[in-house]
Amino acid sequence: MCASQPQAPRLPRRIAHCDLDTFFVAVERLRDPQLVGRPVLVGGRGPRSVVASASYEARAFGCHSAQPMSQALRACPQALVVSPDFTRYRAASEAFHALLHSASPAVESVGLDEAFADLSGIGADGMGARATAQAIRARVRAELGLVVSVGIAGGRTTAKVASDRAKPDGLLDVPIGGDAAFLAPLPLRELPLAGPRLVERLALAGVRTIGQVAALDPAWLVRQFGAAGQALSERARGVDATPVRGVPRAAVSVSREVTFAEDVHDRAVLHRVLAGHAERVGADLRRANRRARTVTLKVRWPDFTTVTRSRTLARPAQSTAQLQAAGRALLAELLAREGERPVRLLGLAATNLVDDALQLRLEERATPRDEELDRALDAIRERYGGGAVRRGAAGRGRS
DNA sequence: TCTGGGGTCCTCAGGCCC
DNA sequence: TCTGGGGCCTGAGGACCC
Repeated sequence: MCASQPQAPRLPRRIAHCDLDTFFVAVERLRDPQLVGRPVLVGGRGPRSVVASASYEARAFGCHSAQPMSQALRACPQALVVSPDFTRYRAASEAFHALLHSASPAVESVGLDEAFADLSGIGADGMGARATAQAIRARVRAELGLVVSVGIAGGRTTAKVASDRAKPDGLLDVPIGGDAAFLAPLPLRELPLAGPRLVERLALAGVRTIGQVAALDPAWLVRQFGAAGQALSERARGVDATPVRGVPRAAVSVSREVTFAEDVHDRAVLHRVLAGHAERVGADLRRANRRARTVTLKVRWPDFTTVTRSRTLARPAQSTAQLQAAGRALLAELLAREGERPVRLLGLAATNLVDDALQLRLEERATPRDEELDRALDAIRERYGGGAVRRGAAGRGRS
C-alpha cells in the first residue's frame, strides 16, 4: 500500500554533544581572573568535602572531581580552593542553553554544563553539522567567555564519548556511519552506562574494550546485566536512536541531604536538619506545582552503609508541615529499630510526584465517573511519563 | 585518607486483587 | 471454597550520571 508513495530520503542523524570544559572553574575564573593559569579546586573546605571541579592545572597533579578535598590538597598543596557558588553557575548555564537554542532546532539539557543538539539535516552533505558546531564554540567563547568541547556522531552515546575525547577545547566529528568503528578500540569505561561495577565484572571475563562488548552475544549480556545489558550491547555497537527531546521532562523527585562534619547523635539536631530539608523540598514542590505521593528518609551510618525508609501518603502533599511530619515519623521508627546510632548523613526526598492542579481536581470530585477519572489520570501519565498515578487515596496493595 | 549532593532508572521481594 | 498465576503496587537497595 505504501509502495507507490514516494518517500523523502532519510537524512543521516547528526547529534552534537556540547560539554563546557571545567565548568565551575571556568565560571570562577570569569569572576576572578587571578585564578587563570593556576591550579584551582572548586569544593567545600569541611573535613568531608569533595572536589566538585578541578582545573587542568590541578588535574596534572592527580586531582579530579569527586575526590576528597583533603586528598586533593595533599596531591596539590598549592591549589587555590574556591567554594562553589551555584547561583552563579545556574546563571551561566541558562545563558549557555539559551545560546544553544538560538543555534540549533532541538536542544536537550543534560545537567548544568552539557546538552545534546540535533543537527540532522543542517547543510546538504553533513558538513553543516560541523560548521554549526564550530559556530557554537566560537559564540560560547565570545559571548560567554567559556570553552565548550563538542562531539558529533550518529547517536547520543557516541557523541558524548566524542566530546569527552575532544576535551579540552576541541571538536570531534565522527564520520557518518562510523560510530561503531570509532568506539571499538576505546576502553569500556569510556562508554556511558559502563560504571565501575559493570566494568569490573566484564574485566573478569576478559572484556576491556567497547569493541569486545560489541562482539559479545547480546543475549548473554542481558542474562548477566538485565536491561542494562541490552542497552550496553546496543550502545557498544553504536546503535542509539534515542531522540533529542526538545521539551524538558518534569522532575520525578526532589530531595535535600546533608553529610554532617561529624556524626550526629543528638536527636534534636536531627530534627532541626530534617525541618530544614522539609522546608526546602516543600518550597521546590510548591514552586513547581507538584505534590509528593511518597516521602523517603535517607540515613547514612558512620560505617557508610545507607538505608532508606519511605511512606506513601494518604493524599499527595507539598506542605512543609506534612513533609516534616512524615520524615520525623520515619526517623523515629528507624532510630527505634537501630538503637540510637549516630548519623553521618540525613536526607529527605519527595518522590512519585504528581501535578498539583490535576490532583486537586481529582480530590474535588467526591464520586467521579470512572471514565472521566481515567482520562484525567491518562493525561497525567502522558505528561509526566510516570506509572505511579493511580485512582484512590493509597491505591491497592499494602498501605 | 576515607568516600558530597541531587538526581534517574532498574531490580527484587512481598503483598493484594482479580 | 480453594488454589495458582498474572498484574500492579510499595518499599528497599543498587548502579550510574553530572
